Amino acid sequence: MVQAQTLSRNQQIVLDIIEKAKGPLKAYSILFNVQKKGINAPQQIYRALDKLIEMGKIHKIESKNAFVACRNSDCEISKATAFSICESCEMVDEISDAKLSKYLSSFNHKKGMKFKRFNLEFFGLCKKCK
Amino acid sequence: MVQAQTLSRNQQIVLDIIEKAKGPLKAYSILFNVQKKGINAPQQIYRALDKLIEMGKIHKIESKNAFVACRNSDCEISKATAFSICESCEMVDEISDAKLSKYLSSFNHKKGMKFKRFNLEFFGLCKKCK
DNA sequence: TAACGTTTGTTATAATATAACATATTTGAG
DNA sequence: CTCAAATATGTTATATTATAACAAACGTTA
Ligand SMILES: [Zn+2]
Ligand SMILES: [Zn+2]
Ligand SMILES: [Zn+2]
Ligand SMILES: [Zn+2]
Repeated sequence: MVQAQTLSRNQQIVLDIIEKAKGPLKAYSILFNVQKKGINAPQQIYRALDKLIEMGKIHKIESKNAFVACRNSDCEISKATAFSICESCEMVDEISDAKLSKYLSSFNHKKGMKFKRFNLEFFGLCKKCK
Repeated sequence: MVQAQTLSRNQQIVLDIIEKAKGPLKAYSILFNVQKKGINAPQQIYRALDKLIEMGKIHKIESKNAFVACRNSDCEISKATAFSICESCEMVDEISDAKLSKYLSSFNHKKGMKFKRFNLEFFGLCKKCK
């Protein structure tokens, strides 16, 4: 079972950094940023990241191997994620669109596979970079 | 401009391996499989992979850091990809669904971003593993 | 308190990917 | 054809991302 609310020390430290960041953060960049707080090893970062993902507090942007805070309170614990990603400035924005989410959650593959989860990444140029 | 048809030697070798495979292949597993053909270094694999992706001959499964052959002749040069992925047996199947593709290709983000490309990964259990 | 699950700390290593540079091959404009 | 440009190759080294394995501490709660 996944913790409901309380975060452990390291989990809180990692989450704080990710939430404060303006864009996606990479694991080792998080590591370098928390060495002053006594976290020294990648394992400590990756363990915190894993738990935070399970809890739906953060998401991994697979195409970038980077992590963002969930800005979407009704995001169903990372079961249905969608992002828009700027190919120029690296900006990532979590898409919260009920229709899209419903459409994809009820999508059924012809070959009889029932999906439990999806992740969708859109790429383009953001307003600034256009 | 991207090559239309002809593949270079290394590109052909790498593509052959990926097309023959039953599931997604990782870069280093490709490397180990082609060392008898005189390819010795990761660079040679990654360069071939990059070109094959540009050409739309293969796709990268981002959540697995692995590569599959495109089975979808009308797949618009990797601009609109969707996959179903079994969480148990690792099977990957490229989804070719005109409606889904159209729906996502015409999806417009509220925040004014126009998308050039998307990648969608569905996760679940395939028929065998269910 | 005793037992259990979870978190932490730590060292080492595995797996994935790119940099940089030299050479070779292919292609196409003139 | 010929030379220049673009593309592809070979090679060594290194950067980046992620996990294994083990020991110790902490926080339940029965
Ligand atoms: Zn979310
Ligand atoms: Zn941008
Ligand atoms: Zn395809
Ligand atoms: Zn399966």
